[in-house]
Amino acid sequence: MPTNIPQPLYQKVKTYLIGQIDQGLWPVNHRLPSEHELVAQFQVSRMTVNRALRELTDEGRLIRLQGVGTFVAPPKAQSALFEIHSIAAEVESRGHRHRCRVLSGEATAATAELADALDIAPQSPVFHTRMVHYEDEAAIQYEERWVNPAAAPHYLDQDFERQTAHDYLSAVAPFSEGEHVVEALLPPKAVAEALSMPKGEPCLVIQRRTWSGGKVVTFVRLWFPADRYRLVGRFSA
Amino acid sequence: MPTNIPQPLYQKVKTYLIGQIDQGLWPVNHRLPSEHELVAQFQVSRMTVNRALRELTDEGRLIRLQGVGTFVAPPKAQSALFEIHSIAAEVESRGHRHRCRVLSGEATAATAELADALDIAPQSPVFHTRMVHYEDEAAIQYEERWVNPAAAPHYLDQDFERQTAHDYLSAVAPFSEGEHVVEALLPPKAVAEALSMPKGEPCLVIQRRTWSGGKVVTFVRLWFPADRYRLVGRFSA
DNA sequence: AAGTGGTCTAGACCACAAC
DNA sequence: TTGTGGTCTAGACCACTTT
Repeated sequence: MPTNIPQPLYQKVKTYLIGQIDQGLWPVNHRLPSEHELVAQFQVSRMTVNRALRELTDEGRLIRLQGVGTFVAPPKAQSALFEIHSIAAEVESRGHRHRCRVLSGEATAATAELADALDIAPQSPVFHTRMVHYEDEAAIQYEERWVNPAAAPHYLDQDFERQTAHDYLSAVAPFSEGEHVVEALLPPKAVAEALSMPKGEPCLVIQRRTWSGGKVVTFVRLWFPADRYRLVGRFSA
Repeated sequence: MPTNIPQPLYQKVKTYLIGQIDQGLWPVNHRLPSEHELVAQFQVSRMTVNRALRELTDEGRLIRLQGVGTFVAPPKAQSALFEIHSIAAEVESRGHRHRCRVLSGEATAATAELADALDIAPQSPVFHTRMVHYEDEAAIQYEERWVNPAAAPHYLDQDFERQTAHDYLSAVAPFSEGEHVVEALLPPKAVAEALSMPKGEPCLVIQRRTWSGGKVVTFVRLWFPADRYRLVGRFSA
C-alpha cells in the first residue's frame, strides 16, 4: 500500500529517527548523530534536519543540549487513566485468564465520519474488527476498531486470539500521541448481548484515536459493562 | 522586570500574535496578515515568520489553509479529562452563563465509608452539600460533596451561588494531589429529577478525592447526564 | 580550537484556492 | 493569474560545551 503522496524531507528524517528508537536500536540516552552527520546521510540542508530534530524534541522524544548533542529521551510517565494499557496484561496482572473472541474482521470503505477521524480520504479502504474480551469466563470489554491500512497493512492477517489488536498495533506502529473521549452510553443490542448485560444497564465507553509519526493509526471504541469496570487515575498538581 | 535575554525573532512574532488574540483584537476566525505582510512588518525573513505561525498552529491557536490564509482558531472545546477544572469557568469559556442552585448544606456525622474516604475518625463531623450546576438553562451537573472541616472550617458559611465550592476550596486549600474514579451509572431518582433526565438514561459519574498538604480536603461525586457531557483528554507518549 | 545546537537570511519551487 | 501557505536550500553568525 505505498502512498503516492511524497513525504516532506523533514518527515522522512523524523520517521527514520523514530524507527531507530522504537526498534530499540537507540536506547534511552543514546546519543544521536549530529545535525552535520544527518545532513550528510540524508543529503538535505541543515535547516531540514534541524526541523526534524526540533519537532521530535517538542514531542518529547529527544533531548537536545546546546554544545553537547542530541539524545533519546526517556519515555514519559502518564497518568493511569490515560495509559494505553493492554487489556490482556491487565487481566493477567489480576491473576486471571484473558481470552479474546473475534466477531468479525474485514476491509470496508470509510464513511465520511470515519475518514475524518482517521484523517484519510472518504471511501478509501479501512480495516474493521469487532471482538469481545473475557476475564476468565466473564465478558468485560466489547472492542470495535478501525485501522488505517497505511499504518498497518497486514492488520487483518493477524490472529487476535493469540496477540491482541492493541499489542499488535503497538508493535508495528508505536503510538506517539492519543486522544480519549469518555462517555456513558446505553449499549446497542449487539453489544449488550455480546457482553451478556441485563437490559437497561449502561456502559462506560472509551473512544480513542492513536497517532504514530503524525498519522492516525487507529480509532477504537471500547464498551465496558458499568458494573464490571471503572477507570481510576491519580495525579498531582 | 526587564529580561536581559534577547528573545529570538520568531518568539517576538509569536508574542505579538498571541497578544492580538488574547486582547480580543483578533476574534475567532479573524484572518491574520499573510506571511508576506508579517515579513514586511517585522523586517525578518519569511522562514522566521513561518516558524512563528507554524508553532502557533501546532499549539492549536491558529488554523492555516494552503492557498487561503491563516485564521484565529476557536478555543479548545472540552475539558481535559484530568484537569481539575472549575465548572463555572468552563461554562463561561463556552460563552454561556453558569448558575448554581444549592439543594442542601449541613454538618453530619461521618459514616464508616466516608470516614475512610476522608481519612478521619468515624462519627466525626463532616460538611455535606448538594447542588446543581446549570449551563444557561440546562442542568449539566449534580454535585454531592463532603468536606473535611479541618481543612475548610468555614465551608458551610459560603454562598456557593456566588463562588462555586470548587473555587472556594481551591482558594482556601489548594490541592496538591487527587484521585479520580470514572464510572457509568444509572442515576438515583433524586439525581435524575434534579437533572431533568429521561428515565433510563445513564450518567457519567466522576468521584474525586483531593489532597492538600497530606490531608484529604474533599470527596465529591459529580453526576453528568450522558447526553450532555463527555470527557476529552489528549496525551503524548 | 573544535564541535555542538539555536537562530536567521534571501532567495527558490511547489500545491492549492480564489478570482 | 494572483496570492496563499508548505517546503527546501546553502550558506551565515552566534552561544555553549568539551578538549
